[in-house]
Amino acid sequence: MATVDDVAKAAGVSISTVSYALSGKRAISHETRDRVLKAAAELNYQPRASARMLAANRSHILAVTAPLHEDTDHSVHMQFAMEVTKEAAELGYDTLLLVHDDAMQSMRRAAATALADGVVVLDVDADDPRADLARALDYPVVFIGIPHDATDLMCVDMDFEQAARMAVDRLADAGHTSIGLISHPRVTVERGSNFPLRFRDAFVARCEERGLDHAVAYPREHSAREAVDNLLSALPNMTGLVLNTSSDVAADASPALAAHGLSIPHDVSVVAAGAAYPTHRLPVPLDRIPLDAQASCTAAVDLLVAAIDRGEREARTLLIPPEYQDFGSVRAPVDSAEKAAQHLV
Amino acid sequence: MATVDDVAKAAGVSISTVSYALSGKRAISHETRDRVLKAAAELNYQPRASARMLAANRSHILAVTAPLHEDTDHSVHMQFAMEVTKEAAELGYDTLLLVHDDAMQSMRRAAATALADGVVVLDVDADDPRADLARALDYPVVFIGIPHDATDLMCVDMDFEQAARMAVDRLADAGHTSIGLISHPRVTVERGSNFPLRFRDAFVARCEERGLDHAVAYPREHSAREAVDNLLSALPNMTGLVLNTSSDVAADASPALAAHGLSIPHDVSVVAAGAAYPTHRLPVPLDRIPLDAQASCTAAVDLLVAAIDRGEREARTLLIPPEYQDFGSVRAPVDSAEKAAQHLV
DNA sequence: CTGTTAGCGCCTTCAT
DNA sequence: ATGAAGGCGCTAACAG
Repeated sequence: MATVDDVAKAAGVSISTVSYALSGKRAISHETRDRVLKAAAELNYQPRASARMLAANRSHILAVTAPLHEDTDHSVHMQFAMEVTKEAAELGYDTLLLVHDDAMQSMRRAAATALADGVVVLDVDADDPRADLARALDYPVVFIGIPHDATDLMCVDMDFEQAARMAVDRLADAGHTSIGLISHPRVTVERGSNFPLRFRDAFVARCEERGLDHAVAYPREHSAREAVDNLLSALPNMTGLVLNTSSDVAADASPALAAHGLSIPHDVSVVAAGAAYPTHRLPVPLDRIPLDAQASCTAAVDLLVAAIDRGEREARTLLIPPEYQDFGSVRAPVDSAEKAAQHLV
Repeated sequence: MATVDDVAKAAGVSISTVSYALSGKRAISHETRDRVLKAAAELNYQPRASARMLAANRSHILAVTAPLHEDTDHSVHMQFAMEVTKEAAELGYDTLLLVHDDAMQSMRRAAATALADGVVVLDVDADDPRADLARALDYPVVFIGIPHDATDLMCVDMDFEQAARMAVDRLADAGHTSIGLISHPRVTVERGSNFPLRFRDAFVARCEERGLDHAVAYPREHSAREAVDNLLSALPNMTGLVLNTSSDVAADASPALAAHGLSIPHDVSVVAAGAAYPTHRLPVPLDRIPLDAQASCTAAVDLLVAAIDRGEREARTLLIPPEYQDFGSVRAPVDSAEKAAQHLV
């Protein structure tokens, strides 16, 4: 374990020269700088993290709090945690996972002990207690997801409202007038998980704006069957279906419709919105408005690091605009096609 | 940000008394100890992590390296990362996620900078370069999974060989003589990912020991269709099926068999082995030999922390014994039942 | 049982 | 452009 002193001796300079040569925080002549770098490389010198933290009062560590509910979708969680870690690494930060039962406690501790320089909050509920904690802490925190009261907070998320409108509009523009939504499981929505609510409410609002028949169903047990049954009994003429749900339920939508003798896109047009999973390799590919973990996480970490490194702490909410991917699962409804044909005749 | 000095003054003692009162590393009279604790609580004192690390030469941080391949199953990954984090928290350690492209580099760095006190290695390949690195590092490392050459390493894993034998035996004992295995995708197996190989080879060996017809198929695109097709053309009389595969493929097994007019368990008996996901809530529940992330991770972290805290660094491989869960998907084959009936007559 | 003190290794201001 | 030196906050000998 080489230290600055070792490098200084080997290079024949003082330790401050070593420090500056490596950090580049002040001008050093090329000669000495090269000498220092060579010595450091030869000794395989790596500054001790703890000493650096203590002296610089900065840990170069970000904490990620991701509380785990029974209904948590691990694969989506992991995607976000990974993307945060990747972008953090890009900017010279390591990432600490805080997944204890007690998210508040561990977040408070990370701040109080200066273990982490900032916190990324995942899986945000509408009424998330971590929002108040963040306000109380005077410490850099960024939310991926938007709590109901986002005052004084830095938040980043996909624009789920816009995604919902986009999905509804796509179906409505194709001529559909009766549209169902398969949302997330009831427990998830009732817990107040923020984006299912935002999506659902925007879906309903848009349908009403455009005068469409609509209904919402909540899947159970990772299956779409019951949700499809419910939608079809509420909307016997349903020809449009929006999925804002998990991977397994989305994959089950086609079989569930088939059980009613309905096929995609012939009888029912489908859009998967806010989908963190691919939909183009399903037996029946589905149009998709992706939930781009990378976009959200990159923006969030950039914001957080700006707050840490440059003190840019102004509150703000950053909405990532959704994007529509066409895989052929939306068509004009058969009825209107027939009507159109009759018109022509 | 209160410091030891603040607490010492408030309690009217010296800083070492504060330190010892809080760490409990030497005897302190009840009176003074209470005084110190009260002062600390009032000032909301939390020792600065960096200072503690530097002085004690211990970070109380574990690193987790989890390289991410395209075929990585995120949800399983996350389960392991979580379980490691939980057990680490239990023992007073935080967990750093190392998911950069360059697993070697970041593992080396965590050790060289003393950022982490030890490393947990996930997603181990048979020929994993991190094995050599671990041997070279003289630093506590534990593998969850078993590389081909485990010399001088600490490894923990479920006993996949035993699980394979258990699955085969269950089917064979029920009277099945023609058994298929759906393994992991070909890329995963060819990369040398350790447990699919261990499972597959043990499956084949056991089938041969018991004189059973057998075949292995590798699923593609998260679907079981092609794999089932292949198995049935290799084994037209297949009545037993072992699944050592991902959640989505396992869920697709029943529909895929149905496409051939086969049902579970009437025509085909099925065992899902090494399954990190539940199988009893599938439309057709499946017998299961669970892959218990918690068991492996708890054992691994305990081992690692023993190595760090008590210097117990002897190499060893810990195999977690599998356990069979019966959900009714294994029955005697129809043929042999008929034959048995004829016998009786 | 308690206090004093010497580092842990690095960063950074001040001096040159 | 470089050196010298004072902390950062805590732990753990070493002394009583």
